[in-house]
Amino acid sequence: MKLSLEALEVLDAIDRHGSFAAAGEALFKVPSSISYMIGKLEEDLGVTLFDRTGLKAKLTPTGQAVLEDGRRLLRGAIELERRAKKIEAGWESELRIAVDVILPFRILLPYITTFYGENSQTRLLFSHEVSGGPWEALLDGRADFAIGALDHAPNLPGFSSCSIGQVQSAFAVAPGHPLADAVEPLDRSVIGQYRQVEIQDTSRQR
Amino acid sequence: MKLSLEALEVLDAIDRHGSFAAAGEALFKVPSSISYMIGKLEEDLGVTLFDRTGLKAKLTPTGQAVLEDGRRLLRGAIELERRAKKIEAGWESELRIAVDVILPFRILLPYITTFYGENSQTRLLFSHEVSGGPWEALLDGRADFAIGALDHAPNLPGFSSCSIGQVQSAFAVAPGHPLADAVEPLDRSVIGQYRQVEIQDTSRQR
DNA sequence: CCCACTTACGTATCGCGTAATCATG
DNA sequence: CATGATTACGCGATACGTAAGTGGG
Repeated sequence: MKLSLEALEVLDAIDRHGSFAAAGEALFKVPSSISYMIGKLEEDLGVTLFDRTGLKAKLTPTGQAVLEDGRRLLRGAIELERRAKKIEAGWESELRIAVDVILPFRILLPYITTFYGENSQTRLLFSHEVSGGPWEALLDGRADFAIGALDHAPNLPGFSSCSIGQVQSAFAVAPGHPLADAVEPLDRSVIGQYRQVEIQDTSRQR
Repeated sequence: MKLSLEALEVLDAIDRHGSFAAAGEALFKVPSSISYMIGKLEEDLGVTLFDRTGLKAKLTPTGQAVLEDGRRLLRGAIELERRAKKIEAGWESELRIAVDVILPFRILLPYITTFYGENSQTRLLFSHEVSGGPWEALLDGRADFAIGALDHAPNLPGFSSCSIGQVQSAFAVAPGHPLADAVEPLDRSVIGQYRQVEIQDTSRQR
């Protein structure tokens, strides 16, 4: 294994703070140390991560990909630590629940009240997700539990799901939109010919 | 980040070879080095990974969990390296395809022949999966492509899917089985009262 | 009493800091 | 010339090897 999590943390910090120098400051390291780590990482992987022409170093496409994969690895590493301590302690000290924004959150309030009434040991942490978010949260280990995950459940080992109801959606376009005159029922391929915008929670990509 | 991939590799080797000593031999390390690494890992994580009472050290439940999560991380790390080099080179040198065993493989043979006829650069690597395997393979990054993934697709960013057909299944029990006399249609909860055995490809767990 | 793990200790490597150098805008 | 990255070099922590110690079956 020629890859270290520390190097990936450095890479992450560089991207987040915009420069080697700023990353060094954030990590309480001197610039040369950052330069050294990245140089070693590039050597180990046998690829070029930064384009050094210019005042600030800029990520290459390869660097971008390594950064993204690396962040996933780092999240997994943090998750491992968390689970290890959890098992050692023998109980869940917190339960992380991913909720699809399609569900009005107030629906959950009475259940939350009941839960805390019966169990004050475990803290509930809610995250709000859209689209594939709930499943992604489960699979990434960011959540222990999901409510309102749309689509059928992938039959993955370690997960189970059940239906809690149906959601009605209305497909709407402006009167002037070409689809307003299209023959119904609308096929997915027909809709796909026009621009679609998906609202995503951007908190995870800053 | 108090966690190193090297330590996880050591842990993996110990489990695979059965002892600290054997793992050391496999990694070309002396036993004390192995002992040191594990001790440091336990200290870093703040947990106990091995039960030292007895001749050979035995994994604790926590150790077992760290091992499993760690193997996932290691696979991710290898995956990162692979993708980095791939992007650097600028092309896919191989395409890894996960195929559900429910599909007779010979169905794919003509397509494979056609593919190689048009493209001799890219090598096809097939893995055979069952149940949730194809999706797991995609999500773990072990496969670039899946054929015959059952269940509806989780709506995950970065993946898309389409239906290629339907599979008919017949639910069958022995004449003497209690379910043979149950009133139909059988509900999932009724079936769940009896023992079920799922055939899994065990190659990944040795 | 053998085998497996641990501990003690010396050593070499590696990561980091200091400081000087280079490059860019 | 100011800002940011690299290089040279020395120091110290850390991982590993040698060898002795501990303990279970």
